[in-house]
Amino acid sequence: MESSSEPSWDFYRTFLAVLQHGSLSAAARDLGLTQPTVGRHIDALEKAVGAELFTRSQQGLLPTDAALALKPYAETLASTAAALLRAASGSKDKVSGTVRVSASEVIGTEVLPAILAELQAKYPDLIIELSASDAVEDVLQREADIAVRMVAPAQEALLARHIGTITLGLFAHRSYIERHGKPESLEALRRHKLIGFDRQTAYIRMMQKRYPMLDGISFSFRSDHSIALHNALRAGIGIGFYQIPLARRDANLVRLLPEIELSLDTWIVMHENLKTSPRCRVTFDALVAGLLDYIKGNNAKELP
Amino acid sequence: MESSSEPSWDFYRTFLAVLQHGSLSAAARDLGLTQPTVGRHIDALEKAVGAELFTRSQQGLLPTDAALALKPYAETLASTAAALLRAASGSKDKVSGTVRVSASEVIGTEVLPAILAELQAKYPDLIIELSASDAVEDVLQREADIAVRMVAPAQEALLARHIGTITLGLFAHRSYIERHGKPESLEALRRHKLIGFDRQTAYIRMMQKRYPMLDGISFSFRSDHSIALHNALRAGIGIGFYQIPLARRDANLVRLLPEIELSLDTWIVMHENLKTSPRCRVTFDALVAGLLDYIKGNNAKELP
DNA sequence: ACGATTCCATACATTTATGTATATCATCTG
DNA sequence: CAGATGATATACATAAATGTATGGAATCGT
Repeated sequence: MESSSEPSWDFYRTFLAVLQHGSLSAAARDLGLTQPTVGRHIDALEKAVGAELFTRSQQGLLPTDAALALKPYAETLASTAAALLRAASGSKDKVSGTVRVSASEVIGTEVLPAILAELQAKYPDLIIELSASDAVEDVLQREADIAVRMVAPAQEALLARHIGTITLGLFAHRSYIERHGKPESLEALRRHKLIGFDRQTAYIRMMQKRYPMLDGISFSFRSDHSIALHNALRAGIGIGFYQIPLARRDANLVRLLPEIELSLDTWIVMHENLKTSPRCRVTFDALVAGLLDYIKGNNAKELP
Repeated sequence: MESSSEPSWDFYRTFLAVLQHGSLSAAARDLGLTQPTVGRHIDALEKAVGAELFTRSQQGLLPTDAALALKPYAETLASTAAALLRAASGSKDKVSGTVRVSASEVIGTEVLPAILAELQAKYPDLIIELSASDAVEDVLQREADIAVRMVAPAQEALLARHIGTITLGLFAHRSYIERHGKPESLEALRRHKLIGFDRQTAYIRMMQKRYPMLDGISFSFRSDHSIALHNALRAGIGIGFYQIPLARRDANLVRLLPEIELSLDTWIVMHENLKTSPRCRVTFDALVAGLLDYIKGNNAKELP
């Protein structure tokens, strides 16, 4: 009797899986269902909304415009459902359950593990999900419970804590300096191997704004993957921006042209509703303390 | 095989219905299911999240703290699912389908019907859902597609259009003046029958800020229902604030103490993603035009 | 060119979820 | 205090959704 009334919400989940995986079969595998079931869900949903969602073809389905228009809604449903389960996973006043933390690749891979490991040791029942990605996950939409952000949060209903400013400078590995020498001026940079971002990111925009004379500079190594850039720099491939607190950990990294610096304003953001949840509260506090330490350079602790 | 994996999303819908209606039976009626089914959904969800959600008692269930913590998530799911259906209801380039408009009680009942009726006449396939309530519905969370707001929208991802300022003045019905005379000063107001809000609303806060001498004034007629206040004023019960553009429609309403006025900044807000949707686009535009007219006083048209 | 793989569609069997009917208890009402 | 009402829980029958097995058609790789 669903026909005239609202369709099953499970259809939305199936719909999203098909959209994400591009085929009924792949979606079925992901969902733990079978391909005929997934096909039936899509059929039923198409009938319910009165529009064709996919043009059936072998080797995969092609989403229609209607389907693409519905995708963001289905994604919100999925992230909300996931957040609900996370919220349910913790008991009322014990620190337990899952908390999902989102941060940039660099912070997430280089800085947070040490902080979160310590937290995990203190609360063994706490399960931490770390999403290290430069794609922003939305805290309002509950894609993450807590996020480390480099932009000031403009939205309401968010609990935000300003940590301070992470400063970036130009660095190179000692081995690079030995081979190519130190650039002593901004102009001299043009004759060096530079490591930079592939896409137009916040870094690049900020750099062009503050140092317009560098506009049109050419990078000899690019990647849209921050860690790849870091590793390239540490391997002596060239000169690039590096977080100063992070550089303190590696004595082989040499600061160049110290008059050049970029700063990243750092915030920790959490949905207001979560402030009563113990597991989110302690994680939030641990992140605040840990990142403050990191910025101030008191970050002796590293991962073994 | 749902047991170890994610629970059915339908359980969330059932869960929310039980929360809202307070009993399995009432929820079942609302959902078009039966009471045993609803009970089984709750059982299954409790097992899935590993927490008791309701303390079973005859004459109704009592939600546990865990259930209350999950409620906002379930509500988001419900409004998102509803928004998805609305988005699906319109074809790609025809103006059809459902659009949900939210506005304050006064605007929603006195001003919008005329505007929306005209729009409806122009696009017969457009179905308009009007929520007239002073409780703010969240446009970001898709509780409404378009909202008329009296506060500047701070959030990102919103398409906002500033309409202008609606001015409120003190008014009374002619019959009241004939019986009680005109107050000629602010002080004289204290000897009159005043009509005002029950709760601490934006109006009251604004009034106390601009006219502190009125602090502690006592109302002889209060209600938290704006329309009841309007009707009371029009019935000659007393003096109260009334939107000036609205008062132009009723020759029997007399402006008092014209030096006193409050202003409401008015915005029309829509989620950015909806700007490509024809039905939302035309509704947005019609609201903008209609409310601009209203503010400027060119609102000759009224409902028959 | 040909087998392997992957895809969707369909027919049939089975499991699962739902509805019906009924029992039991509490509360409200006259 | 008795009867009506409305609540949950359980047993059983039924309807519905899912899984299994299979066929046909396209693509990929050797």
